Amino acid sequence: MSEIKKTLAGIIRGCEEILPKDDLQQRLGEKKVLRIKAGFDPTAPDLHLGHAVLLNKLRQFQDLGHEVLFLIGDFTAMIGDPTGKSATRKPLDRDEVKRNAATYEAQIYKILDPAKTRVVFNSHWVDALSAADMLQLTARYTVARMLERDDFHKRYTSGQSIGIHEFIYPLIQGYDSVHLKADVELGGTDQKFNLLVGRELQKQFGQKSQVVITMPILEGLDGVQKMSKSLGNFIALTESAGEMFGKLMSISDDLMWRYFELLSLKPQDEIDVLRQRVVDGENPRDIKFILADEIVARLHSPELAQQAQQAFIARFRHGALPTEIPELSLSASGGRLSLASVLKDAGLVKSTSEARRMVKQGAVRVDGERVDDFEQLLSPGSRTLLQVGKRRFAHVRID
RNA sequence: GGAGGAGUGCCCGAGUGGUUAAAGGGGACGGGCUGUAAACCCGUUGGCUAUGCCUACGUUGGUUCAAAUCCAACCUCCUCCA
Repeated sequence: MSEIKKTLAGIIRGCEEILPKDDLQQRLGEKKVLRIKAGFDPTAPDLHLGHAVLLNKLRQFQDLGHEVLFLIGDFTAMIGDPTGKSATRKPLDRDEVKRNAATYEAQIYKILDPAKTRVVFNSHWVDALSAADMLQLTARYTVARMLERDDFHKRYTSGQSIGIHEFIYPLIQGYDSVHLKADVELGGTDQKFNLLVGRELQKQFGQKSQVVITMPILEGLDGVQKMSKSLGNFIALTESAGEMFGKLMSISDDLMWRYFELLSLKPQDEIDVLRQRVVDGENPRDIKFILADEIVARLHSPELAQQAQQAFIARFRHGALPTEIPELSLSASGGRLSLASVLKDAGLVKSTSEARRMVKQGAVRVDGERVDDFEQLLSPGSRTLLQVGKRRFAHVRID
């Protein structure tokens, strides 16, 4: 296998689609630094493992010597992106966008090589467009072609609303590629349409069309829906090693293979070996340790990954308490406090009603003992270990 | 601008005057079983100073002993016509 073929194979691994593949091969063969673009909406402060799929691929390009243009869609984020039937999402203001963008920069270097990364904001050039420029841009595309996009089509035919600005969105994203003269643009499969608009616009502006690479969408911890902040099924890049490890261990065995495929940097044949070990009867849990260890090691450090694994085993196999239990003190100004209100004030439950329910369901332990009376009083001066369910712990001292 | 339809809890969705804190499903959470996996079984799923009180069915106001249900205005969305 020639050098270039080998390089190409490495790039292809884990990708959903590369359009057109020949073009990519040719550009990789030109021995010049390619401009690899990927855009992110700073709509939330945290990046998660779903983003890591894309970042890993970008990193791969960097390791081949290419330059990554990490585009923060601060302009597009402010347009807002009303999805489905839910009420119009409130557009983010500039400050919020700026704050989120700043946290992105801190997070992406857990994976990307700073020396080969250029962070750019699309407001820099989109703000400069006049109304006339914008009109010209919109004239380059038709409503019918917009409705080719699957989600637009679905919403249109099922009678859900589509804002005009949502049509502008792909156009701006495509224009970004024109402005940056991107050679390659990466995105999730859901971005395919937008990425192709970039190709089209570049052609119209007399440029060579970018190669489009789509990456599979990573399922969240539930294994069904895509990983996203709003669904709460995510692992953030900034999470502690312990939490990250635990969350990875909680995914289903089926999902584990998906995570191996999309998040692990192990070569495919190594993953196949792991699969075979499970087929041969090894406990999938132990294979999951390998996955969790690799990811935590990369995002934190090998040492922390080892510690996380030890803590995990101690805790769940030997029933030890978690290593970090929040410590807090409450004041009982009027004397003693009822268990229900302490649980609420300690943040272990959202309301006293929930506290009562939890106690009724046998979820609450005080100093390790299951309790069934939510009105029981806790006396001042005592330091009590409270537990709700398997995961929520707190040491509470009442003054 | 005209005609018609719709807005219910985290989501979907039933409910057209009173046993409705609102069926059913999904999700989530808790318990059991486990490997903090899946599957499965059981339960919970508005709040509170708690056997009672308060708040909730787009918004506001009205009819009524009683409204998610009836009336009026308004807001939002959708469809068709222009």
